[in-house]
Amino acid sequence: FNFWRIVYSHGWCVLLPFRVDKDKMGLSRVIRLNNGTIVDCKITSDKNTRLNICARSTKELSKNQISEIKDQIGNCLRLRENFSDFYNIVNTTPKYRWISKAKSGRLLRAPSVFEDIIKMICTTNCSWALTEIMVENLVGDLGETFDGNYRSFPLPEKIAGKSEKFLRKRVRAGYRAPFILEFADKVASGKIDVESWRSSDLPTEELYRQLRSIKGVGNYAAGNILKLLGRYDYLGLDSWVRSRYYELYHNGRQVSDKTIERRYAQYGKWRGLIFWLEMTKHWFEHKFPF
DNA sequence: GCGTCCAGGTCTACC
DNA sequence: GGTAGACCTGGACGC
Repeated sequence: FNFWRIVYSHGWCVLLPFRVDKDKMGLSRVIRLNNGTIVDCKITSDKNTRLNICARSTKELSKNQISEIKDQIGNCLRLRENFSDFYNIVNTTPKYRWISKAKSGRLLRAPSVFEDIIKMICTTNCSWALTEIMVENLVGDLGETFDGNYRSFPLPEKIAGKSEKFLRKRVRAGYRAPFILEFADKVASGKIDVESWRSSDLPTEELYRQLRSIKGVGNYAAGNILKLLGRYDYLGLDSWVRSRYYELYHNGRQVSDKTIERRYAQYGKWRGLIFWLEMTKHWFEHKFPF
Protein backbone atom coordinates (compact mmCIF):
# COMPACT_ATOMS: atom_id res chain seq x y z
CA PHE A 1 0.00 0.00 0.00
CA ASN A 2 0.89 3.65 -0.16
CA PHE A 3 -0.23 5.51 2.96
CA TRP A 4 -0.77 8.97 1.46
CA ARG A 5 -2.55 7.55 -1.59
CA ILE A 6 -5.07 6.06 0.85
CA VAL A 7 -5.37 9.22 2.97
CA TYR A 8 -6.05 11.44 -0.04
CA SER A 9 -8.04 8.86 -2.02
CA HIS A 10 -11.10 11.12 -1.60
CA GLY A 11 -12.50 13.81 0.69
CA TRP A 12 -13.15 11.63 3.76
CA CYS A 13 -9.73 12.52 5.27
CA VAL A 14 -10.90 16.07 6.04
CA LEU A 15 -14.32 15.12 7.38
CA LEU A 16 -14.33 14.76 11.17
CA PRO A 17 -13.46 12.66 13.11
CA PHE A 18 -10.63 12.31 10.53
CA ARG A 19 -8.01 15.06 10.65
CA VAL A 20 -5.00 15.42 8.40
CA ASP A 21 -1.90 16.77 10.04
CA LYS A 22 0.14 17.89 7.05
CA ASP A 23 3.16 19.25 8.96
CA LYS A 24 3.74 16.16 11.04
CA MET A 25 2.66 13.90 8.20
CA GLY A 26 -0.14 12.01 9.88
CA LEU A 27 -3.82 11.10 9.79
CA SER A 28 -5.69 11.30 13.09
CA ARG A 29 -9.12 10.37 14.33
CA VAL A 30 -11.00 9.55 17.50
CA ILE A 31 -12.34 6.01 17.56
CA ARG A 32 -14.73 4.27 19.92
CA LEU A 33 -13.81 0.76 21.02
CA ASN A 34 -16.42 -1.97 21.54
CA ASN A 35 -16.48 -1.49 25.31
CA GLY A 36 -17.08 2.27 24.93
CA THR A 37 -13.49 3.40 25.50
CA ILE A 38 -12.70 6.53 23.49
CA VAL A 39 -9.22 6.69 21.96
CA ASP A 40 -7.54 9.35 19.85
CA CYS A 41 -5.25 7.78 17.25
CA LYS A 42 -2.57 9.28 15.09
CA ILE A 43 -1.31 7.27 12.16
CA THR A 44 2.01 8.11 10.54
CA SER A 45 4.03 6.27 7.98
CA ASP A 46 7.72 5.69 7.29
CA LYS A 47 8.36 5.75 3.57
CA ASN A 48 4.61 5.26 2.94
CA THR A 49 4.77 1.50 3.37
CA ARG A 50 5.00 1.00 7.12
CA LEU A 51 2.53 2.35 9.67
CA ASN A 52 2.91 3.69 13.18
CA ILE A 53 -0.15 4.21 15.35
CA CYS A 54 -0.01 6.39 18.44
CA ALA A 55 -3.13 6.00 20.60
CA ARG A 56 -4.08 8.27 23.52
CA SER A 57 -6.59 7.30 26.17
CA THR A 58 -7.36 8.19 29.79
CA LYS A 59 -6.70 4.63 30.98
CA GLU A 60 -4.02 2.11 30.16
CA LEU A 61 -5.10 0.02 27.18
CA SER A 62 -5.30 -3.77 27.37
CA LYS A 63 -3.77 -6.07 24.74
CA ASN A 64 -7.26 -6.72 23.36
CA GLN A 65 -7.98 -3.01 23.07
CA ILE A 66 -4.68 -2.39 21.30
CA SER A 67 -5.54 -5.22 18.94
CA GLU A 68 -8.98 -3.68 18.29
CA ILE A 69 -7.39 -0.32 17.50
CA LYS A 70 -5.15 -2.01 14.90
CA ASP A 71 -8.22 -3.75 13.46
CA GLN A 72 -10.26 -0.57 13.19
CA ILE A 73 -7.42 1.40 11.60
CA GLY A 74 -6.62 -1.48 9.21
CA ASN A 75 -10.29 -1.57 8.29
CA CYS A 76 -10.36 2.18 7.53
CA LEU A 77 -7.20 1.94 5.40
CA ARG A 78 -8.42 -1.26 3.66
CA LEU A 79 -5.14 -3.02 4.49
CA ARG A 80 -6.51 -6.54 4.37
CA GLU A 81 -8.06 -6.24 0.93
CA ASN A 82 -6.37 -7.95 -1.96
CA PHE A 83 -5.79 -5.78 -5.03
CA SER A 84 -3.63 -8.19 -7.04
CA ASP A 85 -6.47 -8.98 -9.46
CA PHE A 86 -7.12 -5.26 -9.88
CA TYR A 87 -3.44 -4.51 -10.53
CA ASN A 88 -3.27 -7.31 -13.11
CA ILE A 89 -6.15 -5.68 -14.97
CA VAL A 90 -4.75 -2.13 -14.92
CA ASN A 91 -1.34 -3.43 -16.01
CA THR A 92 -2.86 -4.72 -19.25
CA THR A 93 -3.73 -1.10 -20.21
CA PRO A 94 -0.65 1.14 -20.66
CA LYS A 95 -2.44 4.35 -19.65
CA TYR A 96 -3.46 2.81 -16.32
CA ARG A 97 -0.13 1.24 -15.36
CA TRP A 98 0.57 4.20 -13.09
CA ILE A 99 -2.20 2.90 -10.80
CA SER A 100 -0.30 -0.22 -9.76
CA LYS A 101 3.02 1.66 -9.69
CA ALA A 102 1.51 4.22 -7.31
CA LYS A 103 -0.13 1.43 -5.30
CA SER A 104 -3.44 3.29 -5.62
CA GLY A 105 -6.86 1.74 -5.15
CA ARG A 106 -7.52 1.66 -1.43
CA LEU A 107 -10.26 4.19 -0.69
CA LEU A 108 -10.32 5.54 2.86
CA ARG A 109 -13.45 4.64 4.81
CA ALA A 110 -14.87 5.05 8.31
CA PRO A 111 -14.68 2.32 10.96
CA SER A 112 -18.43 1.80 10.47
CA VAL A 113 -20.71 1.52 7.44
CA PHE A 114 -23.19 3.68 9.36
CA GLU A 115 -20.75 6.61 9.40
CA ASP A 116 -19.96 6.21 5.69
CA ILE A 117 -23.65 6.29 4.76
CA ILE A 118 -24.51 9.32 6.91
CA LYS A 119 -21.55 11.20 5.44
CA MET A 120 -22.50 10.24 1.90
CA ILE A 121 -26.02 11.60 2.43
CA CYS A 122 -24.37 14.82 3.65
CA THR A 123 -22.51 15.18 0.32
CA THR A 124 -25.69 15.23 -1.76
CA ASN A 125 -26.94 18.36 -3.50
CA CYS A 126 -24.62 20.79 -1.74
CA SER A 127 -21.15 22.26 -1.80
CA TRP A 128 -18.25 20.45 -0.14
CA ALA A 129 -18.08 23.31 2.39
CA LEU A 130 -21.64 22.55 3.53
CA THR A 131 -20.84 18.83 3.82
CA GLU A 132 -17.97 19.74 6.15
CA ILE A 133 -20.30 21.94 8.23
CA MET A 134 -22.95 19.22 8.60
CA VAL A 135 -20.44 16.55 9.63
CA GLU A 136 -18.64 18.96 11.98
CA ASN A 137 -21.94 19.74 13.73
CA LEU A 138 -22.89 16.06 14.04
CA VAL A 139 -19.53 15.15 15.55
CA GLY A 140 -19.22 18.30 17.65
CA ASP A 141 -22.69 18.05 19.19
CA LEU A 142 -23.24 14.30 19.42
CA GLY A 143 -19.79 12.66 19.42
CA GLU A 144 -18.03 11.37 22.54
CA THR A 145 -14.75 12.71 23.86
CA PHE A 146 -12.28 11.81 26.60
CA ASP A 147 -10.49 15.13 26.92
CA GLY A 148 -13.15 17.63 25.85
CA ASN A 149 -11.27 18.20 22.66
CA TYR A 150 -11.61 15.85 19.70
CA ARG A 151 -14.75 13.71 19.35
CA SER A 152 -15.86 10.40 17.88
CA PHE A 153 -18.54 9.98 15.24
CA PRO A 154 -21.92 9.70 17.00
CA LEU A 155 -23.54 6.30 17.48
CA PRO A 156 -26.80 5.59 15.60
CA GLU A 157 -28.85 5.76 18.82
CA LYS A 158 -27.39 9.17 19.64
CA ILE A 159 -28.56 10.61 16.31
CA ALA A 160 -31.87 8.71 16.48
CA GLY A 161 -32.53 10.32 19.85
CA LYS A 162 -32.49 13.84 18.43
CA SER A 163 -35.37 15.69 16.81
CA GLU A 164 -35.78 16.55 13.12
CA LYS A 165 -35.70 20.21 14.13
CA PHE A 166 -32.30 19.71 15.77
CA LEU A 167 -30.88 18.10 12.64
CA ARG A 168 -32.35 20.78 10.39
CA LYS A 169 -31.44 23.86 12.39
CA ARG A 170 -28.46 22.90 14.55
CA VAL A 171 -26.69 20.43 12.25
CA ARG A 172 -27.77 22.47 9.17
CA ALA A 173 -28.82 19.30 7.37
CA GLY A 174 -31.93 21.00 5.96
CA TYR A 175 -34.25 18.71 4.00
CA ARG A 176 -31.83 15.79 4.61
CA ALA A 177 -32.79 15.80 8.31
CA PRO A 178 -35.74 13.35 8.05
CA PHE A 179 -33.62 11.00 5.89
CA ILE A 180 -30.76 10.97 8.42
CA LEU A 181 -33.19 10.52 11.31
CA GLU A 182 -35.06 7.64 9.68
CA PHE A 183 -31.81 5.86 8.76
CA ALA A 184 -30.29 6.29 12.24
CA ASP A 185 -33.49 4.99 13.78
CA LYS A 186 -33.54 1.89 11.58
CA VAL A 187 -29.92 1.09 12.44
CA ALA A 188 -30.32 1.82 16.16
CA SER A 189 -33.45 -0.33 16.41
CA GLY A 190 -31.82 -3.21 14.53
CA LYS A 191 -34.27 -3.07 11.60
CA ILE A 192 -31.31 -3.02 9.22
CA ASP A 193 -27.80 -4.34 9.76
CA VAL A 194 -25.60 -2.22 7.51
CA GLU A 195 -22.37 -3.31 9.23
CA SER A 196 -22.75 -6.83 7.79
CA TRP A 197 -22.57 -5.41 4.26
CA ARG A 198 -18.76 -5.20 4.29
CA SER A 199 -18.48 -8.97 4.53
CA SER A 200 -21.70 -9.84 2.70
CA ASP A 201 -21.90 -12.55 0.03
CA LEU A 202 -24.89 -10.83 -1.58
CA PRO A 203 -24.49 -9.87 -5.25
CA THR A 204 -23.60 -6.21 -5.79
CA GLU A 205 -26.95 -5.54 -7.50
CA GLU A 206 -28.76 -6.69 -4.36
CA LEU A 207 -26.59 -4.50 -2.11
CA TYR A 208 -27.28 -1.61 -4.48
CA ARG A 209 -31.02 -2.29 -4.20
CA GLN A 210 -30.84 -2.34 -0.40
CA LEU A 211 -28.85 0.89 -0.35
CA ARG A 212 -31.39 2.57 -2.63
CA SER A 213 -34.14 1.62 -0.19
CA ILE A 214 -32.58 4.03 2.33
CA LYS A 215 -34.26 7.39 1.86
CA GLY A 216 -31.75 10.02 0.78
CA VAL A 217 -29.52 7.45 -0.93
CA GLY A 218 -29.95 7.74 -4.68
CA ASN A 219 -27.87 6.51 -7.59
CA TYR A 220 -24.82 8.68 -6.86
CA ALA A 221 -24.72 7.91 -3.12
CA ALA A 222 -25.36 4.16 -3.54
CA GLY A 223 -22.62 3.83 -6.19
CA ASN A 224 -20.08 5.51 -3.96
CA ILE A 225 -21.08 3.73 -0.76
CA LEU A 226 -20.60 0.47 -2.67
CA LYS A 227 -17.01 1.49 -3.41
CA LEU A 228 -16.46 1.78 0.34
CA LEU A 229 -17.91 -1.73 0.73
CA GLY A 230 -15.33 -3.03 -1.76
CA ARG A 231 -17.69 -3.22 -4.76
CA TYR A 232 -16.76 -1.16 -7.79
CA ASP A 233 -19.47 -2.05 -10.32
CA TYR A 234 -21.08 1.40 -10.30
CA LEU A 235 -19.51 4.71 -11.33
CA GLY A 236 -21.38 6.89 -8.81
CA LEU A 237 -21.67 9.90 -11.09
CA ASP A 238 -22.16 13.38 -9.69
CA SER A 239 -21.81 16.88 -11.11
CA TRP A 240 -18.14 17.22 -10.10
CA VAL A 241 -16.98 13.94 -11.59
CA ARG A 242 -19.06 14.46 -14.74
CA SER A 243 -17.49 17.84 -15.43
CA ARG A 244 -14.03 16.34 -14.81
CA TYR A 245 -14.82 13.60 -17.33
CA TYR A 246 -16.07 16.14 -19.93
CA GLU A 247 -12.83 18.08 -19.46
CA LEU A 248 -10.62 14.98 -19.84
CA TYR A 249 -12.30 13.30 -22.79
CA HIS A 250 -14.55 15.80 -24.60
CA ASN A 251 -12.80 19.16 -24.28
CA GLY A 252 -15.45 20.27 -21.77
CA ARG A 253 -18.41 19.26 -23.95
CA GLN A 254 -21.23 17.45 -22.14
CA VAL A 255 -22.01 13.84 -23.01
CA SER A 256 -24.61 11.44 -21.65
CA ASP A 257 -24.01 9.22 -18.62
CA LYS A 258 -24.42 6.22 -20.91
CA THR A 259 -21.43 7.40 -22.96
CA ILE A 260 -19.31 7.58 -19.81
CA GLU A 261 -20.50 4.15 -18.69
CA ARG A 262 -19.69 2.63 -22.10
CA ARG A 263 -16.04 3.66 -21.85
CA TYR A 264 -15.50 1.85 -18.56
CA ALA A 265 -17.73 -1.19 -19.12
CA GLN A 266 -14.73 -3.21 -20.36
CA TYR A 267 -13.16 -3.12 -16.88
CA GLY A 268 -16.01 -5.17 -15.39
CA LYS A 269 -16.25 -5.24 -11.62
CA TRP A 270 -13.33 -2.81 -11.29
CA ARG A 271 -14.78 -0.10 -13.54
CA GLY A 272 -15.92 2.20 -10.73
CA LEU A 273 -12.47 2.19 -9.14
CA ILE A 274 -10.56 2.76 -12.38
CA PHE A 275 -12.95 5.61 -13.22
CA TRP A 276 -12.50 7.31 -9.84
CA LEU A 277 -8.70 6.96 -9.85
CA GLU A 278 -8.48 8.37 -13.36
CA MET A 279 -10.74 11.34 -12.51
CA THR A 280 -8.66 12.20 -9.43
CA LYS A 281 -5.16 11.45 -10.74
CA HIS A 282 -4.39 15.17 -11.11
CA TRP A 283 -4.97 15.75 -7.39
CA PHE A 284 -1.66 14.03 -6.66
CA GLU A 285 0.15 15.95 -9.38
CA HIS A 286 -1.20 19.41 -8.55
CA LYS A 287 -3.39 20.23 -5.56
CA PHE A 288 -6.08 18.54 -3.50
CA PRO A 289 -9.48 20.24 -3.70
CA PHE A 290 -10.15 19.83 0.02
C1' DG B 1 -26.29 44.97 0.28
C1' DC B 2 -29.32 42.23 -2.29
C1' DG B 3 -30.99 38.74 -5.60
C1' DT B 4 -29.87 34.72 -8.23
C1' DC B 5 -27.64 30.56 -9.16
C1' DC B 6 -25.86 26.18 -8.12
C1' DA B 7 -23.12 22.73 -5.77
C1' DG B 8 -19.79 15.85 -5.22
C1' DG B 9 -28.91 14.74 -5.74
C1' DT B 10 -33.16 12.64 -4.29
C1' DC B 11 -38.01 12.05 -3.72
C1' DT B 12 -42.72 12.25 -5.12
C1' DA B 13 -46.49 12.95 -8.08
C1' DC B 14 -47.98 12.64 -12.40
C1' DC B 15 -48.19 11.20 -17.16
C1' DG C 1 -40.16 4.33 -17.26
C1' DG C 2 -39.57 8.98 -17.76
C1' DT C 3 -39.78 13.71 -16.04
C1' DA C 4 -41.00 18.20 -13.71
C1' DG C 5 -40.88 20.46 -9.42
C1' DA C 6 -39.73 20.93 -4.68
C1' DC C 7 -36.28 20.83 -1.29
C1' DC C 8 -32.12 23.26 2.92
C1' DT C 9 -27.94 25.63 2.94
C1' DG C 10 -23.99 28.66 2.05
C1' DG C 11 -20.83 30.70 -1.04
C1' DA C 12 -19.84 32.87 -5.50
C1' DC C 13 -21.16 36.18 -8.56
C1' DG C 14 -23.34 40.18 -10.86
C1' DC C 15 -25.34 44.45 -10.29
